[in-house]
Amino acid sequence: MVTIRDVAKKANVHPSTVSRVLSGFNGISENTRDVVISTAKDLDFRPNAIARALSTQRTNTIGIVIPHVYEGFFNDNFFSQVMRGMMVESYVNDFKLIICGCENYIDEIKQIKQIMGSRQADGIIVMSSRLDVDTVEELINQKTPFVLIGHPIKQNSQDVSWVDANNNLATQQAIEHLIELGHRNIAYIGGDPENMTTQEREMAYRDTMGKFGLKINPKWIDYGYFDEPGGYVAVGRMKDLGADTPTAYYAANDLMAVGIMRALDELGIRVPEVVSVIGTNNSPASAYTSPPLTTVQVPYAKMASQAVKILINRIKGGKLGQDNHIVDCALVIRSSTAPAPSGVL
Amino acid sequence: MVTIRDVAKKANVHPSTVSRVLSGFNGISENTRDVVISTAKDLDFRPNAIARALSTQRTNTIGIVIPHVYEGFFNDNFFSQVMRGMMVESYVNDFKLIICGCENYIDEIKQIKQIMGSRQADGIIVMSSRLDVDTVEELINQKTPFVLIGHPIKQNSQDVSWVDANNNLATQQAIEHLIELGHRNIAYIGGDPENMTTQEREMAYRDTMGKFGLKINPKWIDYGYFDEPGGYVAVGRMKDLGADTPTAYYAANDLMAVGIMRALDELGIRVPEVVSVIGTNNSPASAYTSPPLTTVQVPYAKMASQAVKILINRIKGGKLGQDNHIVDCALVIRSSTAPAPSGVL
DNA sequence: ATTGACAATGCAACCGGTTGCAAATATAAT
DNA sequence: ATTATATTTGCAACCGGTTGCATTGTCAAT
Repeated sequence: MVTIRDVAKKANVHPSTVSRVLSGFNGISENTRDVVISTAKDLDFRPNAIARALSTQRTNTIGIVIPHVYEGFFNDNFFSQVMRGMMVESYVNDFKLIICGCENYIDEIKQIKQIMGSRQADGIIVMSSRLDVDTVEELINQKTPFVLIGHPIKQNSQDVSWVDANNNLATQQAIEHLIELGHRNIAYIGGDPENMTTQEREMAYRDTMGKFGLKINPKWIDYGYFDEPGGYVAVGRMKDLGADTPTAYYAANDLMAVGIMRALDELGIRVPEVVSVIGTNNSPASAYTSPPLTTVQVPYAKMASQAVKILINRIKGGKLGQDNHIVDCALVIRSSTAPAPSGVL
Repeated sequence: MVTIRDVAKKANVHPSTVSRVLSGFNGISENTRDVVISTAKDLDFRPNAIARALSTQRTNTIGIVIPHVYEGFFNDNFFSQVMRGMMVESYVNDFKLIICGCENYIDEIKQIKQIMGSRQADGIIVMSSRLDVDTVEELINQKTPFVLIGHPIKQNSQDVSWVDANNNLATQQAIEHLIELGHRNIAYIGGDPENMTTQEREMAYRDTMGKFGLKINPKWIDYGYFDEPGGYVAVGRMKDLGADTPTAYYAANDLMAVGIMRALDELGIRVPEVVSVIGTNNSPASAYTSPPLTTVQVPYAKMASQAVKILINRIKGGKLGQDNHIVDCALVIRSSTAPAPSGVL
């Protein structure tokens, strides 16, 4: 392996000079600069990023911890899109991503500590906002630069930067769309109940229903854990509520919406003529289900790239303090929603 | 930041002793070991992975380069599943993943060189086997430990380890399934024509058709670039071939199969009563399309984890030389395939 | 010719671990 | 008690860059 000293020797200069030339320091004569650059090229010198990192205390790397045990995590559009956003943005900033898995949300904290403690990353992006584990608190204590995709539980978290979807508005749009279509019995199928997003959307669902003076039957609320079977099962739980049987479902992701449609199909209940369904995430397949799914498009890739941007800024010592972004979602109306049937169910 | 020397000082031993204790060296008295461990714990000492890497020339990290510009790449199940497999396997081996993007397949080589040249990874997993770029040749020249997901173009590549799906058999199963159902006009919609898998499956398609004495109309072969619209468009190109109009389509991924079904639906052609469709990858949504898609399940997660296993073995200097694995795929028969209509189309 | 100011380069320490070898200490053998 | 051997620990160099400070060289001003 060719080192900076090899280059120095061949170019008849001191290693420090080589270092300065290659890191763009401008107090070097044009002559030596040229010599150094050409011999470096000759020798195919590639600076050792590890050595540099040790010396500068900067890795140009962003850490990510992924709960690899939740299979569903990989089935949802969320994962791919977040990965894409992070990758694109870190690429243009010449950062790398370092990724490791974790077995649960406690382990996630352990892994974050491990990555940051061992200085393998300059900062971290955390993509699981949960109620049961206070990752944020831990991160603040670690004095680690970090950005959330999602937002902290405690509203008073100073100095925490995050990027989140406007779940409130998104949910409101979805529910209002259903209400405008004449639906009154609207069910909400969340993901994991400990998940912030699940909670937030549930809240917005309650608010919107309330705003229109619609009473919610508690049985209309269920949690499908972001999985197709979760949606399927939920329908079974609320299909026999008589006059209170839902005529519309709003699901926290498309996979669950698909599960809901499958269950309805098996019951011989037509979508959207009899029951309407709205999903979330605008996953690639959602346009091609039968019927094509009305869904809420959440710009995860954009959110992720924004988060990376903020994080890099923090790492580079740019703008500190809070830097929060709420991005809007868009209701994509397809054919799984239609006016509520006028007669009794 | 607490270093090994801090621990050493507090424990009244030499830094090297601390190092030995913490890296599990067993020539240390039980007494000192206990002291060192407890003071390390007291000080919340976390070894600096960068320093260790510099010293040992081992990062315990695997590199991956992902063509982040191809949006479709993130829409297919392939990406998520490969990521999952790599993550799980590297987790259990206490390896991390370092990921960077690239803008095309030339850039991919550049990025690989960059990661390896700068010693940020001990080895690399390459997941794009292509005809237009000889990544393998480059990697061999770099003397970088690597494993392919896919397989090298040149059959004579010695010492190259890889894991691939049995595309041959998979295709054969799919085509034979269609033939058994009475189909004779079977179309093949590949992905990117420069993609190895596309080529290989095309070959197997031709072979299988030949084996059954079926002549192929050249118009039955098209490339949909793994995207839904690609499948959609392909149908348009072969829908008016008279007696040669396909009664069955075999697509190299599910997204294209969905596109095919959408096109057929728009043409008022019923699936599977009139035309059968087979996809590939058994993506999460494929079970829930309408009709549910018959597809070929390719165990990408398993392949990826196998690849990681082999790579780590190589890195650790275990088994060298070739280490190739071909994993079988399974035809998942759902409802998008049915006997060919007996009459004329 | 001398001094001052500034540009260009070298020197050496440092980042935080690891490891071959030597030294010190403990244990066993004679 | 003495020597041989094994065990435990310390020493110092090393991994490959970076960077504050010192030194040398250059040129202008006095």
